[in-house]
Amino acid sequence: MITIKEIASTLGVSTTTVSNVIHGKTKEVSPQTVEKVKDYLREVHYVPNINARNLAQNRSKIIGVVLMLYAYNDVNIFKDPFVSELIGALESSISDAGYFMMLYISDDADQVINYISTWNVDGIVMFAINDEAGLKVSRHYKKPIVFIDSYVENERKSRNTKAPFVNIAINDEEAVYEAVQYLISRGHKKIAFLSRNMMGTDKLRYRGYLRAMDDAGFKAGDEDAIIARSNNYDETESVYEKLTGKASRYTAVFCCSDTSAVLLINALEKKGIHVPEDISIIGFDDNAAAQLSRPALTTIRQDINLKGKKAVKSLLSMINGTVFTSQNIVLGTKLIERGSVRDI
Amino acid sequence: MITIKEIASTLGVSTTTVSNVIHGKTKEVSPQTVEKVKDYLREVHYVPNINARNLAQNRSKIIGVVLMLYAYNDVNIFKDPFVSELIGALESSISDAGYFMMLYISDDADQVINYISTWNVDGIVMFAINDEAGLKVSRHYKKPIVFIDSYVENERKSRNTKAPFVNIAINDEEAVYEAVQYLISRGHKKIAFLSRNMMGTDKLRYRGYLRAMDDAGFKAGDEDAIIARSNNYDETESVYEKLTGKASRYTAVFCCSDTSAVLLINALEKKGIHVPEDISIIGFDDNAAAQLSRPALTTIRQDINLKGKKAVKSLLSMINGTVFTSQNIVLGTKLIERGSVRDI
DNA sequence: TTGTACGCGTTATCAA
DNA sequence: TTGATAACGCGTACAA
Repeated sequence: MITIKEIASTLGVSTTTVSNVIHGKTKEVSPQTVEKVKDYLREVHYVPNINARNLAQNRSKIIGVVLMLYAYNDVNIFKDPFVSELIGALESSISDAGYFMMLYISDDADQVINYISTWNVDGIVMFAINDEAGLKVSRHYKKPIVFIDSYVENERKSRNTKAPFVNIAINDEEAVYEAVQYLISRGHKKIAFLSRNMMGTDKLRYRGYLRAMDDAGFKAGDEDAIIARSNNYDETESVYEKLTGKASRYTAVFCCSDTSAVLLINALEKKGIHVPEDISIIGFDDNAAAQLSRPALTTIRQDINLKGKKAVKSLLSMINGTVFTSQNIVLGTKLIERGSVRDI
Repeated sequence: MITIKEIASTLGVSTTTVSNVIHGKTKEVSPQTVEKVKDYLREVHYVPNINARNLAQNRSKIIGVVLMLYAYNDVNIFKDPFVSELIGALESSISDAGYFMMLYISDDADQVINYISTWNVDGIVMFAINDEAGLKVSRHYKKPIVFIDSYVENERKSRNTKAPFVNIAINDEEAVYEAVQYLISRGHKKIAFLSRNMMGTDKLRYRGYLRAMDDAGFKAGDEDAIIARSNNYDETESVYEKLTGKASRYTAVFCCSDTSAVLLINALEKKGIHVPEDISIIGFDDNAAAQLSRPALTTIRQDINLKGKKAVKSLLSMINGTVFTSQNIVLGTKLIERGSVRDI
């Protein structure tokens, strides 16, 4: 790797001059030297050493994308289409802005804090399902943070946090409220709620479900109604098989993700229970599987790409000094009617 | 951020001593000082500045994961389950080894070379569908490279390359040969080949298809037989719709991915053409969609997780100085019989 | 056993 | 308009 110092000496100028040319501070340098240096830089394919630059400027040009997931143990989380698509959106926004994306996955707040400070990361995007962990990180990090789908309560945030932050989310509770209302309007009364756990977004969505059922005067399933407690994609099939028994006591099931909806449909079909003839299903996300499922899924669409783009945009404006009072950005959702719900 | 220098001065020792303790070179330090320093390090939560460390040691602890994809323009490549799962496998192997993963996506070899040298990345894993681009990078990079599914021909590689490298792949040609033979053994004679393009693995797979058809004395589709030329996941549906016409002239279709198989099945079903009654379909990968598809997909299973793990393992042993003569590692595949193929 | 001093590549300050 | 020179934080050869 060729260095500024080498260039300076072979060109008979100082490192300062070379550096100035590199950074376009050309009004402080004579046109001839500018040309001379520029030509030579191109000739030798000069590439700055970013470590040295970061050291001198006390920054990193790295945006850390941190995934802190509940019970992340040996599961390939990228099998989750939601996570994958989000990462993809983040990557493109980050590199478009001239930053670099470093991915870090851990469910241990201390490890995350460690990572952040070693690399002197300029900002982080955190996808943290566990509020406590997210809070702990934000207490120890003085630079900008964007949370995605992390429902740390507002007061606690502002009280305990050193850094500016924003939280990007969708109107989870309201979206589910409307979805359940939709089912009710179609004549359903016995409606189940299917989630993978009761943390983060799922908790909020459960509230929406509860409220809709309450408002209609129907009996809601309790927190243990239908939960597919499995983070292992390889054993999901058996998990869902067991759920079919519970599910068939209802006329409709709201599912917290399209993935779980499709898994449930498949398990049901294997037992001869047909969707939507015997039971109606509604999903969440509107990912590729929703369109390809048979029947095609009626589901709630959220714009994952937008989520990622907004996250990076907010982060960058914080990095660039636009002061933020900590805020929540709430994105909309939309019910997409397809073929998995029928009137009864 | 607290520095070694500060620690040294408040403790009344030299930076060397602190550094030695940090690196466990304790036999050169008295037990008391070791304890004193260790305690203090813990107390102040010392975290090394990795930029400074890298600068001093001329390394980075970064493994670059580089995605160079044919016609990558504004497409969220993470929607491809193959890519996502691979990234996930790479991430966990990399962080297990104490390295950090930096993701870089570009189809421009010069940009990639630039990226690699600015960050002084210790090694790269390249998923490059375009041979030329991969070659160009390897010519300019003197550190270890692992290619995944990049079928740069061997001779050219060893002649033009400065760095040690390994290529990790599966027996694409053979796998498809067997799959087509399987279709033939089930009575099929008019068999089509469906791919997204004719680059990289698809090219090899096409060879396997051709050979199997030739050996059986059947007429193969030409290179333009059935190709779903679309990298945009949002317009795929219409692309596949157009393909149904071609496809229905065959009794079986070999598809280069489960994703394309499922898309095709859906498009066919919409036109009232049933799988496997009217036409048999065979996929590739055995991802989640294969099991959930109806009918469940008969497909060729490859172990993506293993691919990722082997890639990182090879890379690390190169980084750690185990000298490699450039080599190919070929992983096996397995035909999984499900319900999308019938006898005729 | 401990400490001094220099180098890593870059940027920034200040003087010439 | 240009150029020394210090500083960033760490590792290490060498000296004490």
